[in-house]
Amino acid sequence: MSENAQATEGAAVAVRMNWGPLSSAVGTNVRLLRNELVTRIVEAYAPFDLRSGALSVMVLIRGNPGCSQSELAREVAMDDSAMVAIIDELEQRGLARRTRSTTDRRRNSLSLTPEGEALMTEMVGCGTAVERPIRDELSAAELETLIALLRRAYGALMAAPRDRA
Amino acid sequence: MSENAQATEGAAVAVRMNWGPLSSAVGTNVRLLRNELVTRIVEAYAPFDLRSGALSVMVLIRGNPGCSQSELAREVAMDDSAMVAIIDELEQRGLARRTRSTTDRRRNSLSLTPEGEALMTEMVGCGTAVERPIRDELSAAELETLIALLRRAYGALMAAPRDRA
DNA sequence: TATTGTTATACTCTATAACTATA
DNA sequence: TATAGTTATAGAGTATAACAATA
Repeated sequence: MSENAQATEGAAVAVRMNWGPLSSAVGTNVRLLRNELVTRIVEAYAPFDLRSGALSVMVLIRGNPGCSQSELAREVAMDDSAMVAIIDELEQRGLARRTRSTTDRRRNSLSLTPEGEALMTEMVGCGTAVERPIRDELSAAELETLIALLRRAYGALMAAPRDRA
Repeated sequence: MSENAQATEGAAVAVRMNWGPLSSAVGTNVRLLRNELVTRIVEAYAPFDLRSGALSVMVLIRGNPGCSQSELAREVAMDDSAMVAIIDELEQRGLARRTRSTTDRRRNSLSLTPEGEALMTEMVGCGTAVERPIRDELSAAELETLIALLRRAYGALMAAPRDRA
């Protein structure tokens, strides 16, 4: 069940280097995992030909009907100006719509088209497939624990003031 | 100890949006936490005026004496060409040295200078301070669990083949 | 006066290709 | 033939500033 499972698939994964004092840092371990995930996610989403944040945005529009571009930008921690390009793309592809809000005419009230909903569902499936090895490795309880701890860590960070000088 | 701690520090953190099917995805939660961590890390490291990967590289050189640039690049998942700029900077700042390997004259055998070791230690301290809110929120056992689960998830991903077509 | 959306711009990161010197 | 290091270059992502419309 163990015996060098890495070597079975082409180039053996090199033995990890020594990360010294960073080996038990949250940031290091989160970053390594995130980097490997995005590499695979980018690969999995390549056929859809959408830029990186597009799926998150579609999911958020779907889950928060009528939300604005600023709200989306805040949630995914990107600039308003960067969000414009993503919404442009989604709109041009017929996946989302901008509707002027009647109560606040500055806002674009965003929604998904049926095509957008369908594509979103398909892409979410691809994303889940990428995480498959993780879900195979961890028990259901462990996976739940991991998610819960990640959320608490994130919450703790967000609740803490950002300056320290 | 609770009672709306967010509101104390300027702009209250908005209520999180609904992430729908992505709310329990590993990738989403890892990404949100990682993004907030890097924002704060970049801020904390700004006074040192080194590019983003420099600390990781210093720590790895320190923990793996005589390692090569390629080995470092593989470990942090960046291109060899990108590593050149980092090592250039560290060398010009007197924080690291390149020494031609005698056994394989293609390799640069890397090492930290005493100045590099000192700066590394100082920066590691700053990085730890950034994670402080997390370590305050989680018990020692929970922190240990989080790190262990992140490592297992990463290991599972690395052991899995990357193509799937 | 502040906020939403927008454009333009610059800057950083990353990715690719080509080259050299070694192996 | 393959690998380590290097350079140059192009692309994507991100950040900043300015602006118009609206609150």
